Amino acid sequence: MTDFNEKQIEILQVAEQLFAEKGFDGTSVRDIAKIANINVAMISYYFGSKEKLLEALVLYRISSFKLELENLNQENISPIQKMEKLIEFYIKRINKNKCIYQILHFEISSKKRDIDLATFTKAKNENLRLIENIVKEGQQQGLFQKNINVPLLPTIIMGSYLQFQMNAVYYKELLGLHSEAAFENYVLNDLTLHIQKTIKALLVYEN
Amino acid sequence: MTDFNEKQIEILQVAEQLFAEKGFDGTSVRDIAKIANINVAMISYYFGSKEKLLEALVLYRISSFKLELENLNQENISPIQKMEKLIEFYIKRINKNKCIYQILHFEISSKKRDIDLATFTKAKNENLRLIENIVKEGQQQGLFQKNINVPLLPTIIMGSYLQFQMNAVYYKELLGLHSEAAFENYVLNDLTLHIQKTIKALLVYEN
Amino acid sequence: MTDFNEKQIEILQVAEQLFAEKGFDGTSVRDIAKIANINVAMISYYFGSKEKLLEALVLYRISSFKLELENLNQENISPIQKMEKLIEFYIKRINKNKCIYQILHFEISSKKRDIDLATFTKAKNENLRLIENIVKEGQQQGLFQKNINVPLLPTIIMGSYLQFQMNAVYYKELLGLHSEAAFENYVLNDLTLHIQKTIKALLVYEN
Amino acid sequence: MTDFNEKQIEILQVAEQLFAEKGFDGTSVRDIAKIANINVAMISYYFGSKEKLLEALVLYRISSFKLELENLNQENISPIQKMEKLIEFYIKRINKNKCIYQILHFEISSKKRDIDLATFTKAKNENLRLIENIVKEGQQQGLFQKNINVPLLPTIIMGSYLQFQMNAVYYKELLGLHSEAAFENYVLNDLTLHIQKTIKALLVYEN
DNA sequence: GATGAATGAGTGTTCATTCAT
DNA sequence: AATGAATGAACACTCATTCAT
Repeated sequence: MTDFNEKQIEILQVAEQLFAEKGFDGTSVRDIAKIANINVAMISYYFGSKEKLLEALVLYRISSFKLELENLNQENISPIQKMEKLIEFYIKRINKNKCIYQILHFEISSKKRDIDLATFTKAKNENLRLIENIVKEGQQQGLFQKNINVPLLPTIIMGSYLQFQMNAVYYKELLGLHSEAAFENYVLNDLTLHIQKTIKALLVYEN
Repeated sequence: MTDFNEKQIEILQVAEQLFAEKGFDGTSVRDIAKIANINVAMISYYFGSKEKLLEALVLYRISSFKLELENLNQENISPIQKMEKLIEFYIKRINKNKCIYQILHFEISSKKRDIDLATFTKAKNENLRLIENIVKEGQQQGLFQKNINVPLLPTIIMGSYLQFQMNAVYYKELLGLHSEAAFENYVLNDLTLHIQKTIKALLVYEN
Repeated sequence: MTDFNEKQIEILQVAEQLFAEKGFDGTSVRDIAKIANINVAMISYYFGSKEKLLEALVLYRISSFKLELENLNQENISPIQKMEKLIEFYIKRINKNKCIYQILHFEISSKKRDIDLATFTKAKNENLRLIENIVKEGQQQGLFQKNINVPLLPTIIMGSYLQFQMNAVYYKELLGLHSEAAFENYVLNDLTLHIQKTIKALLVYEN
Repeated sequence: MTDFNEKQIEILQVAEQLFAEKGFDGTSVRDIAKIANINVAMISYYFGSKEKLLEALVLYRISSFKLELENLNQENISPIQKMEKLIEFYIKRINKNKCIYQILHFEISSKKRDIDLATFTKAKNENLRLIENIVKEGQQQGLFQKNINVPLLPTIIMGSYLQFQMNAVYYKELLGLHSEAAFENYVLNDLTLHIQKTIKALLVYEN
């Protein structure tokens, strides 16, 4: 299903970066072709159209979205530690694929684009169920509060991360993160820690 | 400075909606002209160019961004209540202006667009200072923890809200919010409450 | 007939300069209006249209084209001196009105423009007759050759002058005329002298 | 460098004629496309832009501007005959390329257009040197006067020719040249002869 | 008499896509 | 299988002009 040849993959990678940088409409197939060092016609030839290229890109990236955390529940650690691990893992993965997340973030919300996001939705649902299980376990152990709005937990994690990324310029200035590495480091440490603390507090604190 | 006539305001309103729906690049001046029921040339005539229309729109909306919460600090309520009020007020206002926030959210992150966002950044900074004051007060009263990453607090609030909005379709399905009113209601009640609880927990809970 | 009010004359003067600099098509009524510090609508209001503005300009300038050399023939000087005087006077006048000449030079040759050039043609014919008379006088006195192609005499004068003007940049470089004044000076002295010598030689020299 | 394909050449030819007829600004790419029977986009596709089309046209025509008169100096004829030959050859060539000359004539003088005219200037300079050599030879042989303003000699030739061409309508009427052929014939015979006589007289006649 | 507001037509250019090879 | 050539449609924008006031 997702068997792309070498050149197709190169196109997808270039497209991913450009779509993330300049948006779908802000990117022309010529831009992609030039950077990918291929003929303009190749995009239509390989993917059918620019829109289908986006769909292919989403498919290409989303297919690997399955959380490799299935065994998290079996691990012999506390629900709190599970949640910490999940958040860390989650942010790491989003961060590694931030381009496609950024694209999806916008093109999903765009009403006119009707990409088939079944896979993405499914991944989100699986993720949600994983969280749900951890929460339930914590509640059963009397560690977490009862009235937790579980569906909004991923919203906080994802939302905070994306908000930080989207305002990178602002935060770089504000927090004195003057290199790309410093920024990356802040995301994977401070921001991650902050989100972990936030979620933990929400789960544990009687409110 | 921001004295637009009736027709200019109509154009701005149409543009705001379309830019939010389909993005800046995804919206043509012809689209705007058609819906605003004006001649295409009017946009250049009134605003100079499409880009300047966006700038005018940002100016038009941002000029009213001053938090009317200046007196919040003087109120005789606990820091926790202050934070609750601030979050509620904040979300209400973002929600009322969600179109422009959505536009900014995207166009800010787009590297090529160089809108003058001094006003916006200033508003963000003022907002941050307001939060900072509340946190300090809470800390002095021994209510809040010491090690709070204040700059990331707005990130959680704004991020969670926007994440929810950007994935409206997903959440409507997930949470059974089948009307626009139900969704709106959920945002202003459940989501707001959830974010309030989250922030409070983070501030209060020893972690 | 050529009674223009103050504002109309200002418009005409601005238009003259811009048309000469950038051509008729290269000049927009907005350019003119901006420099003349008037409303755009004024041009249509006063002159009917941009084309009619050109016509008015031609009329305005051409009406004063009558050679004030009518009494040249009566002067008690040799035909050679008459010719010298005529050339000097001729170049001086063209040079003073070089803008309109440049415009006419181009717009006349342009096939689509159908300006009424009766006055201009008349002036050219009168000028030609004047030359013809001098030549005849010179021939009767045995000073000039018999086989002079009189209609081509103004061609040499006008052509040489205009060629020099149109290639001002090239000649400034070639002849080291680094200021506007130096160029002007060269035209009124060296170039004039050169054309005088040329015409005289042609008239006198047996060839 | 100047390797244009068949269609590009056709576009260049159409553009040349239209630019000469109606000026650069007076000609739209749609005019060109319509007559050349091609798509409007082809002009941008082939040449990049309308301005670059003009540049390409200049390049295309100018590259063949080298005078094939290099061996004129070696010929065993008098300087007078050399000058006659040069003028005849010169006018013939200008006349054959009158369109591009007409275009250059105007677009050069237009201050805003900054075409690279190095080649053209070089050709003019080479031409000037050729004339200079003939004049020197004539002076050494005692045939020509000493005080000849050589740089203004091409001005007379070129200027007279162009003045005649630009006022074709006037001269056709004046000289009774009622067909294109008659006009062409007049240029290549009478006008050429007249210019030859003029230059010769100027060179030889003590003045 | 004079003008700001407004407009339809036209500008050069870029777009994603198609097609013959 | 792959591509250079080509295209119609759309793009943002400027144009000269009109018209209500």
